[in-house]
Amino acid sequence: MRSSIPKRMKKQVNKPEAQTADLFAITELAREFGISTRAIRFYESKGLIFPKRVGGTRVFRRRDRARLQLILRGKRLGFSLKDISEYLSLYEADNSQKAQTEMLLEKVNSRLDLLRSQKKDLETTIDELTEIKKLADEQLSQKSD
Amino acid sequence: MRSSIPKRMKKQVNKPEAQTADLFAITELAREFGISTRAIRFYESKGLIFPKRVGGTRVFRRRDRARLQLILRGKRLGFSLKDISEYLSLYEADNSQKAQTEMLLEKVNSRLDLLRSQKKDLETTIDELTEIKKLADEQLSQKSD
DNA sequence: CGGATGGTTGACGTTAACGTCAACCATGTT
DNA sequence: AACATGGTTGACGTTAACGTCAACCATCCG
Repeated sequence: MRSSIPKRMKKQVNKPEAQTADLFAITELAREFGISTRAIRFYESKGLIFPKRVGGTRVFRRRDRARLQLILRGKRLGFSLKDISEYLSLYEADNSQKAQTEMLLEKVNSRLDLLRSQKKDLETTIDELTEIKKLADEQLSQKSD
Repeated sequence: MRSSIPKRMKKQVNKPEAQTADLFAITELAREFGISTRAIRFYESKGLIFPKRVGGTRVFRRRDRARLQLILRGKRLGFSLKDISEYLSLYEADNSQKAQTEMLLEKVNSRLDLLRSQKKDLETTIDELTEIKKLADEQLSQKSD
């Protein structure tokens, strides 16, 4: 932190970030979401996201960023990238043809079934842990003060 | 299906299964839960279960079976075996000493936080899919009959 | 001009969670 | 006695989801 040289007011010449707030670099997103750039590239290689390219460089728009968020949420829920890929496709469905819409509806329904049963599992797990917590709490308040 | 030979009433001589309904063989459990025996042995090798041994053969009691169920539920929720291992330890806690109970309580609480945030994620996912479903439903009922 | 910075594509390494043999043993049935 | 059945322990193979590293390119900056 040398402060002898006359500072030209924070320098701030050409920071590549925060240009438009509509476009993002790969490292920006990586930092924002706490993942590696490698992971992001990997998701692209698996067809989960398709950012624009400027020259060779990836440029992420808001929708690319949004998809990335969906991916990470899916991961937190324990889904595989393959699962997540199918899940993402439900968001960009083609409603122009009846058959397509019916297909979509079926997929959405079966996915909802899965999620609801997962929710059941989650709730009973929470209940059980809450019970354990209760017992521990009692144990502490009862015996020694 | 040769039925010419006199059948001795279903044979039923010495089926090793369903002896006590309190003890189970590895293949029984594997079939019951739709997993492989290899998986079960793997869980044991990782210290998640410890069935008794009769000679070399594994014998599962009801509590071993119960633990196995907990493991599988954990897997459905997307947890790693390591996570599940820690989770299982919460069930067999030692409440004899205050310090131990306090430790347990902290672990239970942080685990509960995690589960609750996962539940949030799950609910918003369900909501979003429900919305998609609604749109698809409307699309179908509206246009073509 | 010479770094420093940030991006790129391979390509190989790694960890988790098993699958898949092979080789073996014990027991009951034919 | 011979075999079918069900169990055991290695040991190696496999897939997913990245980590890590090398070699390279473009740009900015003092």
